[in-house]
Amino acid sequence: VVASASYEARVFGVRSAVPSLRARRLCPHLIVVPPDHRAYEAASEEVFAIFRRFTPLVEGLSLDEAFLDVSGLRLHATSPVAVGEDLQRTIRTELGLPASVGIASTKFVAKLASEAAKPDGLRHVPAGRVREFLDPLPVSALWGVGEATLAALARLGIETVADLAAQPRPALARALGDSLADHLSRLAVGDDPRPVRSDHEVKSVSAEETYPEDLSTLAEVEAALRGHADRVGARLRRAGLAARTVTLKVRFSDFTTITRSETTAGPTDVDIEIFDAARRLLRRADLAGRGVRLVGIAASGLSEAGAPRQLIVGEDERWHRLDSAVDEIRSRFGHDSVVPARLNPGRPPSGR
DNA sequence: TCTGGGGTCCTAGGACCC
DNA sequence: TCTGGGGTCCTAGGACCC
Repeated sequence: VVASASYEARVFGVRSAVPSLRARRLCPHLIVVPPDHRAYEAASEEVFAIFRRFTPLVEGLSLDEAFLDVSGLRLHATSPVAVGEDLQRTIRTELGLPASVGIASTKFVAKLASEAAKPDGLRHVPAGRVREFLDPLPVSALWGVGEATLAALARLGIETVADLAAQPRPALARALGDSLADHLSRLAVGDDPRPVRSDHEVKSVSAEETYPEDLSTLAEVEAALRGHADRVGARLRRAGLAARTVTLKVRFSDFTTITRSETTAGPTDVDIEIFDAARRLLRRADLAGRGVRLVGIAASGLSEAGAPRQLIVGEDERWHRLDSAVDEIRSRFGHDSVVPARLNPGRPPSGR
């Protein structure tokens, strides 16, 4: 599916999440470029480094978006707009990248302002003009209103943010539940008390893959899981984290998706332990001969790997040392320089 | 038109504890 | 034989975001 579309392609209806077949039908002369995540990450780091030159209060939202709390700069800068322009100019001259800037007194209005500023613009919504800015927007513009919520709101005849602001609370709560109703009716009038948080912690690490052909045997599924367990384990170790909970995700050919999870006393960052947990969960999942389109592994319940950990009976420290050695070899000779026996096509799939 | 991969947050039920 | 109230943790699923 399309991860991102240029403005030229968007004219044809090609945008994020559109399946590539459909995208080519919509725009036969479409130019498709495979993603290059390393390049994006490298660029992201440079942009974020510039952000932090402006303020330490940077809350990353994704690779290419962040909230900056610049209220502390008030004494030094002539205006919020001047800060935004300076930021935009710095990114352009130092990195050659365009950036859109939204300025407001709350996070979600700033986010919407930056949407309105795209591409490569700047939009300031002063505190006194927030309602004026929000009212005509479609409710789908609000952060947190997706397909399901949009449909529920449409049933109440709510289309714009102004409609939402005018809606009596009880009816909204019946349709959406107390929590979401409360949240959205606050946003509708520009009320968003959430501060910019720079202390973000990673909550989970996962790896999954959708296969072009359904996996049909247990051996195939296990081989896929071995690869995922390796990736999750390596990323945990790189981040210095260990996980207490392992979650298996299976999507069948009819797109139904199940998850099974297991929580243990001792956090782990060991590939083989993550793999063994996933295998136990797989046994519980009961594939019943159904074709498997996707499998994935997620690790959560994270803590610092150096933290005191419960010793498990039968635990073998050598696996941990093995993983560290493999990490080291791969960092020098590439990922494919060492593979688990069961992923080596030249060998029978009996090894671990 | 069949629908990626990496995440976060919420809900609801059940087990368990005091 | 019927059974409180408060709390935490775990599990499964789903909505949503980029």
